[in-house]
Amino acid sequence: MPEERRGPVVIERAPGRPRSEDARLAVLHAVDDLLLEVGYAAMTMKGIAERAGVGRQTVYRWWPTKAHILIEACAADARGELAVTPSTEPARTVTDFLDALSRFLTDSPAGAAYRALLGEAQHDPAVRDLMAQEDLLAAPARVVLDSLRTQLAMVPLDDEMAVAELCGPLVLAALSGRRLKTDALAAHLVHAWA
Amino acid sequence: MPEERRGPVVIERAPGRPRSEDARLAVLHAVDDLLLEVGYAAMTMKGIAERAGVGRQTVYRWWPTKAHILIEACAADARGELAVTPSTEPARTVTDFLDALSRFLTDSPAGAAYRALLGEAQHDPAVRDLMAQEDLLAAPARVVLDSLRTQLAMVPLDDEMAVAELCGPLVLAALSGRRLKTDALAAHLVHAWA
Amino acid sequence: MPEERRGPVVIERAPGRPRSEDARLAVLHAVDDLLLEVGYAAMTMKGIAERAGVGRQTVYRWWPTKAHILIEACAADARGELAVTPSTEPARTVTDFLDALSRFLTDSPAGAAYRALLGEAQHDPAVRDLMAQEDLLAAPARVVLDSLRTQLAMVPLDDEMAVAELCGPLVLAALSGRRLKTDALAAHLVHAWA
Amino acid sequence: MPEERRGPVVIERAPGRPRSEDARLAVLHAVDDLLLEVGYAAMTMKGIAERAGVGRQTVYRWWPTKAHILIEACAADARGELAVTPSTEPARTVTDFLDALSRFLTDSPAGAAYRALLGEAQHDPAVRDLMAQEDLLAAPARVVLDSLRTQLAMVPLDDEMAVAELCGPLVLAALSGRRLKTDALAAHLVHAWA
DNA sequence: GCTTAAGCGAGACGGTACGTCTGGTCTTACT
DNA sequence: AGTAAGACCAGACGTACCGTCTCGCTTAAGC
Repeated sequence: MPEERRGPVVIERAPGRPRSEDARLAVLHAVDDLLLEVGYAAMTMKGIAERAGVGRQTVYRWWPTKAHILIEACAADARGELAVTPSTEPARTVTDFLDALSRFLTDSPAGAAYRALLGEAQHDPAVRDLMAQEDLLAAPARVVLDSLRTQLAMVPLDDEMAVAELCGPLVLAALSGRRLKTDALAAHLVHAWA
Repeated sequence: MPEERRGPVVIERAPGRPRSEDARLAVLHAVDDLLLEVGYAAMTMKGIAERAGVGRQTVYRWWPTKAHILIEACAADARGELAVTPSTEPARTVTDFLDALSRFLTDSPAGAAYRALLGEAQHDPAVRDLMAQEDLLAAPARVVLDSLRTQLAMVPLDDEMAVAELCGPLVLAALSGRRLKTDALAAHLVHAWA
Repeated sequence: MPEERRGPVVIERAPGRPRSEDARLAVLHAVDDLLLEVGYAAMTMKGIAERAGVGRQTVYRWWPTKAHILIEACAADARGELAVTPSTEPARTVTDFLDALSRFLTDSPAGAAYRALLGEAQHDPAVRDLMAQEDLLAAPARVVLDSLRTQLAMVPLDDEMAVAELCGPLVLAALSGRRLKTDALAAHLVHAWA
Repeated sequence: MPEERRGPVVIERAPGRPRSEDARLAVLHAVDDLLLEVGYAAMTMKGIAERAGVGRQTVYRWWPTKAHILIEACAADARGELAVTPSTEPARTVTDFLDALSRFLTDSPAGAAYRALLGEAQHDPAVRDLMAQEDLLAAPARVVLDSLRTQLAMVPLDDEMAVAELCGPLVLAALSGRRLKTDALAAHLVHAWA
């Protein structure tokens, strides 16, 4: 093949100065900070750039929207906070997950971002699509469900419905500024599905 | 003395020209229209005032925020769309309500406003309080629950939890741009609670 | 003629409640006060009405413009401050007048109002007409001129020109925020005219 | 070392995009036009920006006030219109200047702006300072005076007083909407000063 | 002594300019 | 070609004042 003339493994690389990973990280950290300090609504692209010590254009080069930055800044945190190790006791597995979910939604900065993004998604289709393809709740929820299915004789139940039943009540409560008792909720769910 | 005929009720009336109900209604209608035409995000106080043929100050005199106008513009619609007459069959009552809720959240303009407001509440405490005190979902949901309680031997269940379990799954699905099969969901709920 | 049936001198009087002189005076005093406290520019019709404890409409009923109120509020003061009693010494008469004029323009509240009105007249023809017909400087200046003419053999000199030569230098200086030595100026004028 | 070739003059240059001279000129031209079309009073910052096809912020970046724009827009015109070349005949020099001044004050757009600014200066100290430091009348007037002093044995006369005597009468007349016969005025002045 | 009519204080009305802010783009010099 | 900086146009923000209008009340004159 003529490829070998090129020499060994040439990394394809754009001409010009490469994008600065430093700038990208500075932005993500600035967003993290600002989310805590001023909240989602008061966060502006201008403010983010200034806080990060970065040009405004640079922010726009990497992310088209405030929402896109946030989703990237929070996805990792969210996955961490929602990961549960299945217990041998099905009800326990569910309770653990619901506890983690409740803390995430109510207390965690990442959860605050998630709630804000859920709101933003209601009037910005681009955010809605982004949230759908990066569904932060569904993935960890499915881990719980799979664990249950190996231990329980469960009623037929498609994943979408199950995720909604599992996460919906806590999400609605959190959005309304309330908390729920997770053990009672877990009991109901296991009872309904068994 | 004949004074006693008047009774103690003196209607207190502010001095000066009274507020114009016409102007108030014009704004509410303008908001209704704009919600359909341009959506929540693109709706501005300036645009509302212009569309209503009303001074900007007049809008601010009645409502402090876009959210406050919307909540007033939609509350009545919401109550109408979510009212269900309890059936003799408990599962049927639940399904009817879930159907209404699903249509409200997904198809109705009032529902779109509700979703937008839920988002707004996440970064504006004033809106959150307003939503909490005017809870559009809880009231109709409680009608369903009360009906169930007269027909079924239900597990102990506080209202807050019940409302969350009843509405939460559909709300989460709607916020994520999905729909659920309401009959399956109804079956699970009745099963869990009976 | 049948007119005599009406009887002698019938004061024509409009039906309804007569205008309140109290309100009128309250406005004039409010204007006086506000001119000192906040100055001409920061004085608004709304502020005047509130300060006078009077309805906004009442102000507009008596005067069409802020300028009209001011001219009425200051004309009397101005006439008083600019009145000079001719001396037997022509140069003295002129100096006395110029001193009064200088104090009026630079130190007196009425003078500040006059300067402001002179400015307003530049972009409001109504004010210009008002100022022309109520010329506050010309009348006292003419007293000085008439006195001079009886004592001196003066060059032919129409009043308009004389008033301009007499008052113009001080006015220009005052508008520019400067003062002039009035005795030197008086000497020049007497020299020029004799 | 070869550094000395560069010389010590380092042009200090702000970072970022430089201010656009195009925008600045567009504003000045818009102000010129608007002054003729709608006059000083009806000219608004908003209107200027729109007419210039320029952002509102850009206008505020260059000038803090409508008055500042106008003074810059008119200063050049004023200097041109008031420049006189001294004649060999002193009275002629004065008459020429007074003619130019009269035309400027009464007929020229720049003069209209000057009159408006003189008014504005009466209630805005910032404008007063600006007018004082950019005194449009004094500079050309001094040219006339200097010429006279070389040709005539003049009475002792400080510049401030001379400028006031020279320009004051015409200014007062113009502010009151009148004109004066400049030749008579010139005769008086020369007579007074010689 | 009732009616009529205008004036009164108060304050809401539709407009519109204010000066500030952010959004998203563009133009610099530097790396 | 990417970067920090910052100016660019556009337009919404909430406030202030404009001059007008609508309230309920008061004050006169005329019937």
